[in-house]
Parts: sequence; structure tokens; C-alpha cells
Amino acid sequence: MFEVLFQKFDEKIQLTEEEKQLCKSFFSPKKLRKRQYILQEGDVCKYVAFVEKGMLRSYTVDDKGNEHIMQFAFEGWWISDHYSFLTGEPAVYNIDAQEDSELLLLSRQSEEEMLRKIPKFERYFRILLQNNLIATQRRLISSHSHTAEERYNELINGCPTIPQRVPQHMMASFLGITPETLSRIRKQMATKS
Amino acid sequence: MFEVLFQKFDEKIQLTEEEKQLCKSFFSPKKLRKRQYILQEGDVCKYVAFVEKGMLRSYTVDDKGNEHIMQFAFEGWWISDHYSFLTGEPAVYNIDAQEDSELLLLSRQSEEEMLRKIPKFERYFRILLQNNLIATQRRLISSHSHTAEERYNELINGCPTIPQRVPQHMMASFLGITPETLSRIRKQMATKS
DNA sequence: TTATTTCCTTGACATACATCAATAGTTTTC
DNA sequence: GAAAACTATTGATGTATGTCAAGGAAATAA
Repeated sequence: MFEVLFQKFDEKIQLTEEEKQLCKSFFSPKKLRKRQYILQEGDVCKYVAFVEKGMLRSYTVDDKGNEHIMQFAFEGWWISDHYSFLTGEPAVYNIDAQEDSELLLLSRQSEEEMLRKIPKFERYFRILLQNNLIATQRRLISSHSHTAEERYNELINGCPTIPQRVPQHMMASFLGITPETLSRIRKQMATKS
Repeated sequence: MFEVLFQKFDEKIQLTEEEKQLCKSFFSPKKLRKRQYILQEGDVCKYVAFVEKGMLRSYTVDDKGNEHIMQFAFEGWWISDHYSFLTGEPAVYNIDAQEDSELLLLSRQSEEEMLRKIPKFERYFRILLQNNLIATQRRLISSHSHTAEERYNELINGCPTIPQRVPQHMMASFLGITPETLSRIRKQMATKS
């Protein structure tokens, strides 16, 4: 159950065997079937979720009813509505599973205890946050400077396996374009090469 | 010189008088004339800058030569190329002053020392990072779901003084639209009301 | 002060992308 | 195994925004 988590920790920080054991106590495992939610817009986000297996997404719904995907989270990724989690305000994101998934949930209280007892996690979570910020800034600049086709290629190059796991219309949503446009882009790319 | 900085610290964390004195030693003051750079794309970002007075911006230049403003930083704000600062990789952002400015610079080494000697700054910088991430996510979703006019209104509502300090074409760049489009939007808004 | 750069506006035109609607293939559900 | 839901494609058409070009106002520099 904790394989992927510890593997990820090892990439960034050194934990003793003791610390790993302690660590386990902070998380609650949770299984999710495809299409189940762990967070709905308006509720307070009680957990940060680590994906051991499967895949989730976070998204908002605008006033016209269109979904806008903020993030996909595959194995080894974290997902939550940070703002809601930290402030206790209602969440703006929905989070649901796109495949049957296994999660490790970290509550606010557990997180605090974890940071208190193993301070090197401060560093770990700061690195996560930084990487997330950098990636989001890149997407924003890309939205402002690249065409839909260029952004689609960036997505595929950055994550070549994504088309096998995410339906096309969700990639479109992630990119901020309509499914029809993405379909046409792919058609055009196919004839070009 | 440190008034604004300590005022900002006070909003988020409690510092003793001693700690404040110690704190001062980590920063180097720097004055900048309008249009001077503290970072150019390709160089390594050596500092995180806190703005005591004035205003800076960070921006990238795309392959067509267009500028895309990532951030404005007024008094009390921080600005840098985080990624470059942390990894030592060449910066992707340019950062320059838009008004004569007074900065407090924090080097990598000073930051580490500061975090080591006054660990509560871990928390402080995490909060900054989180707020930055949340704001950037909002902008991204907004780019994907709102029209240029709506985004302009969001900007003005969120920061009503901005038109007095930032030329219109830079607001356009921040919003990801052309100066011509912003000009037309404003004209249209004026006739509507 | 004049000269020069920066900034904003406006018009004519081009284009990337959205919208709406129909169809059909696929997968899921009962 | 039939019905229902979901997914991708394609065409016709609409629209927000970009591009290019010009002129003038305002700020800055010399």
C-alpha cells in the first residue's frame, strides 16, 4: 500500500525506517471506484490525497456548465484543493477518480503532526508546491503564447502515455479548448506527417 | 528600509525583536531606477527580491518577440524566478523595475541560513508559495473560461489602483491579449455604461 | 524647448477557435 | 444482449481576438 509513497519520498528526502513506520500512521488508505468523488465543489476539502494506484482529476465548472480540468493525478501524484484544505473555505474544485484508484489520505491534523514530528517534510512539501507553481505558470504562459496545436503537442511530449489513460475530450478540457477543436487538430496533424 | 518587510511578516508570523535584528542581516538593500533589470532571461537568478518601494514585473519573451507578463510586484510583494533560484538553471523570466524602486534581496545562502536559524520562516514561505499557486491557478482557469473583457474586469476589481501604475499595454500583456484588443474593450465598456 | 521615444487609439482585414447539430462507433449498465 | 450513456468525428457557420498599418497624444530625454 505504501510502496509508491515511500518511493516518492526517497527521491527528495531521507527517511529512517522508524520515520517510515511513524509516517504510515498519518495516512488513511482509501479505495475509489471510477467516477467516485473525494471532493465536491462547495464542500470543505478535508484531505490531501496521494495516488498509489489509478488516476484522479480536479476540475471546476463555469457558469455555462463547462468543465475546466485543473489537474490530472496519476500514481505518485498528490491532489487536493489546497486553498480549501488550508483555510477551511468551501472548495472550488471537484475531484473524482477516472480509474479505480487507491489513495492515501492526509488530514489537516495529520499533516501538522507529521510536520511537527518529522520536520524534513516541510522541505518535501515546499518542493511539491514549487514544482506545482512552476508547472502552472508554464501552462499559463503557454495559454497566452501558443496555439491549441502547440499546447497539445507540449502535453503529449510531457506525458506521452496520457492519451491511453485520458479520453480526448478531457485533454481538450485540460488544454482549455473544445473537444471538436482537438479532434480537428489531431486530424490535421495526421495528414501533415 | 525594513518597514514594509516587517509589517508583512507581522501579518503571518510572530517575530521577537531579536529575531528581527538577526533577520536584517540576511538581506541586502538595493535601489533600482525605472527600467533597470535585476534578472535577465538566461542568467541564473541569484536572489529573491522583496519590494519595499516601487514596482517590478517579471515577463518572458516568446519566439515571435512578444512579451508575456507573469507578475507585477508592488510594495510588500516578492518577486523572482523561483525555478532558477532553486535549481541554478538559467532563468526563463526577465525582471525589471517599472518605477524607481527599493528592494531587499535575499540570496540562496541567506535564505537557507534564515530558515535554519528562524524555522518559523518555513511556514511563512510556504504560505507565500501557496497563495502564489492559488492565484496562478485562478488566472489559468480564467483564461480558459472567461472572455478578455471579463478578465480585465477581474483584474481591475482585484487591484483597482493598477491602471494608475501600469501602462495599458502591460495590463494587456498580463491578461494575455493585445494592446489593441484592450483598447477596444475599454472603449466598448465606456459606451455601455 | 525641441526631439524622441513611448503609449493609445482606430480602421480594415485575417484567423483561430467556438458553437450547434447530426452521425456513428464504443463502452457501460442492467 | 439490448438499451443507455459516453465518446469521437465532421460540416456549416459565428465570433472574439489577432495582425498590420497609420496618426496623434503624452511622457521623457537632450
